Amino acid sequence: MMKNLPHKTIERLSQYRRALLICLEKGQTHIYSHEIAKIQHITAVQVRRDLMLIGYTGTLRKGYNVKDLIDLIGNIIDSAEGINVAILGMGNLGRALINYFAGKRSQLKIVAGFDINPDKIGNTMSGVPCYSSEDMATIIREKNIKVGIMTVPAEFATLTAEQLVKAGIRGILNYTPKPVNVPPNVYLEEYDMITSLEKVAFFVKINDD
Amino acid sequence: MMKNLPHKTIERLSQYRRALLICLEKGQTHIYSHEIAKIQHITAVQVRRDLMLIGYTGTLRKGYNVKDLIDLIGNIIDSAEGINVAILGMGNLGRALINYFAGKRSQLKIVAGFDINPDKIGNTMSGVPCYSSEDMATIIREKNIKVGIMTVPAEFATLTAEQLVKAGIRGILNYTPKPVNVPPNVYLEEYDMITSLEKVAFFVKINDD
DNA sequence: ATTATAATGTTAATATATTCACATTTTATG
DNA sequence: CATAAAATGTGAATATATTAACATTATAAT
Repeated sequence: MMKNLPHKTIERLSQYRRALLICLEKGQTHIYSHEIAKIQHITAVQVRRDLMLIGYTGTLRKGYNVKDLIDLIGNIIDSAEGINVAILGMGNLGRALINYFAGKRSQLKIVAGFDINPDKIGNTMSGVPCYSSEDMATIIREKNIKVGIMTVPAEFATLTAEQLVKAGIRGILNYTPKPVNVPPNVYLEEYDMITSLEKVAFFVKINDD
Repeated sequence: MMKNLPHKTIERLSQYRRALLICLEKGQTHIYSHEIAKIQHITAVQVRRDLMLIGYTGTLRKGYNVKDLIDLIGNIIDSAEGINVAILGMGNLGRALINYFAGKRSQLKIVAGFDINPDKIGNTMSGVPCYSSEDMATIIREKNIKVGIMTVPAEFATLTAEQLVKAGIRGILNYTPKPVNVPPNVYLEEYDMITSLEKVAFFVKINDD
């Protein structure tokens, strides 16, 4: 069910939910498609189309019920049991991610960090224990970790991905600038910050002419 | 010239170049479309199509000249004078980005960081001086900074974007989870790490069934 | 020399994503 | 009570992105 949602819709649903949670905190009970759209810099039609795809129906003239919509999005993108996540590489980027998540209750839990630096191993950072990379396979199985976020230096990317795959990881989010290869049963998402910056620079350049 | 390249092509060109630079270091002089494709997890046709769009022609049977292609991609996506970049928020994420770029010579230069923490202001991190956010407008003009990377906490996102716009920034890369608004003459790219993680988790979930 | 192979370049086809256009309907207003 | 306004939901149209199919050709092998 809901397996055929476009990738872009999945991303937007996640973002809608985040915006909706803020609205909920403010006590707002209903919201219009064009309000959501404005926040996300997209069109109202796009929002309505996405909601149509997940089968949510708003009330004419009042818009969408904030709470109901949050719940429905949760039903679709969250998994009931929750998913445990590991950070590979407890450098600046790894710690930044941990802090992003710290406090935010969510069905996604960062339950372990890994590093090769002996000074870090054994410590806890923002509530996340740091283990030796050598123990990766053991800990990943013990703690039922399904997703790994790679924040290691580029030169360790290939090795780390291999270790994760061997340990039975189900999804990898690769933040190193080095693309990695995984078998088809592992979902891989790669994001490259340098590329994003070069893209911004490119559009700045061509806007100048 | 080359203004009509698809966004996705721009991103891939940046990635091709990075892969090509590694090949060049290894002493490889030529490369086939399917080799580039394999590295980037895409098809060879996609690579050839992108290169067609930028008007690059390989040699049949030998493939593409690594050095020439690097230069051509540079001509297209780089700007001749170079572009100065600032990091807004010298926390973990900001420092991670600085370290990513440290050493890599590039036409993109991170020339300033900004923060509100007095302990950081006045210091230099990996060669990047940290200034007070209050001096943002002055420094941005003085140093001819065109692009800002936002790595501040979400609650400062709106304010920081406003300050950047007022200071005359031309492009913003927003890494906070809070979408911001900018006038149409400022290029805005937003990336949300939580969304990416939720997306990975979603596809892990649906692959489990 | 001829032939087979394996690469590029590109048109056409397809797939994915977004937007337009509008029927429908609730609510507010005169 | 009739009308106008403003919202949703969605089929159709368009735009963007990817892939298929194949003509072309340099090179290597026989």
